[in-house]
Amino acid sequence: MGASKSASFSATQNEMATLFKALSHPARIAIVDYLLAVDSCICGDIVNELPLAQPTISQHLKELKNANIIQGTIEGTAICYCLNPDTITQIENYFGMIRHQLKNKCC
Amino acid sequence: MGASKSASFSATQNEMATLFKALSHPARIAIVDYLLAVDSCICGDIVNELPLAQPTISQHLKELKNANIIQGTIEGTAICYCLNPDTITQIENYFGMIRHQLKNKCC
DNA sequence: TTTGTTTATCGTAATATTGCAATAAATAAA
DNA sequence: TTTATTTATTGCAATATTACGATAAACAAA
Repeated sequence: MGASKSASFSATQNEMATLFKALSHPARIAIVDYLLAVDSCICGDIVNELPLAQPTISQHLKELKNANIIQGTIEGTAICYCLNPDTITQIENYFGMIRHQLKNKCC
Repeated sequence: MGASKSASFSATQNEMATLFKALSHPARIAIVDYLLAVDSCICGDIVNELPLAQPTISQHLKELKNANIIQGTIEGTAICYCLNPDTITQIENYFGMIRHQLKNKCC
């Protein structure tokens, strides 16, 4: 084998795993950090900011976009990327659920 | 290439990516869900619960343990696993930081 | 010691991810 | 139209992940 048996798990479990996978690479965390640090929205400045080639950045942006962690708005020839607050809220809620269920259940 | 250039990113960025990578597989999300659902702490019951072989579960538990998302306590011949509240808090704080910085910065 | 129970490790095959050069696609400006 | 500028896609090599059978390790109980 080798592929993950995603069909064996619930839709929610697969959905959360997909969100976390999108955040599971330091370059993609760095992109999130950068989008937070800069006031205005960004496009290819990320290429200048991170030590990765343009196709690699484009690929990481695509993964973040597919997971709905970021959004891209076309502005002329450039594309303006920013975080998607709804997805951030969704992940926050997941940990809120964990926190709520976690009361004195530790060993 | 192929390997991730983790040396190019900050310690915090690598640390968060490692945490999310541990949660990036539906089987590991299912393990977290199961640990939350069961009152008492668990060991090999997870093998009976999930549709994966024992070595595969053991490997997933190892990854969750390496990321400090779960803890294992030896109880006789079995090992009792449970979530690590400190790590849950660490991830919650990360999203709290994002939420705090996200004020009207979207495009 | 021998037996059974529980968990970890090894080895290996299948698949997925990462990174980038080359190139294409899209569009603004000249 | 031609030329820049910006982003996406293709193709490929290097590496990592996933899954499991076989087996080992640890230890309680007989």
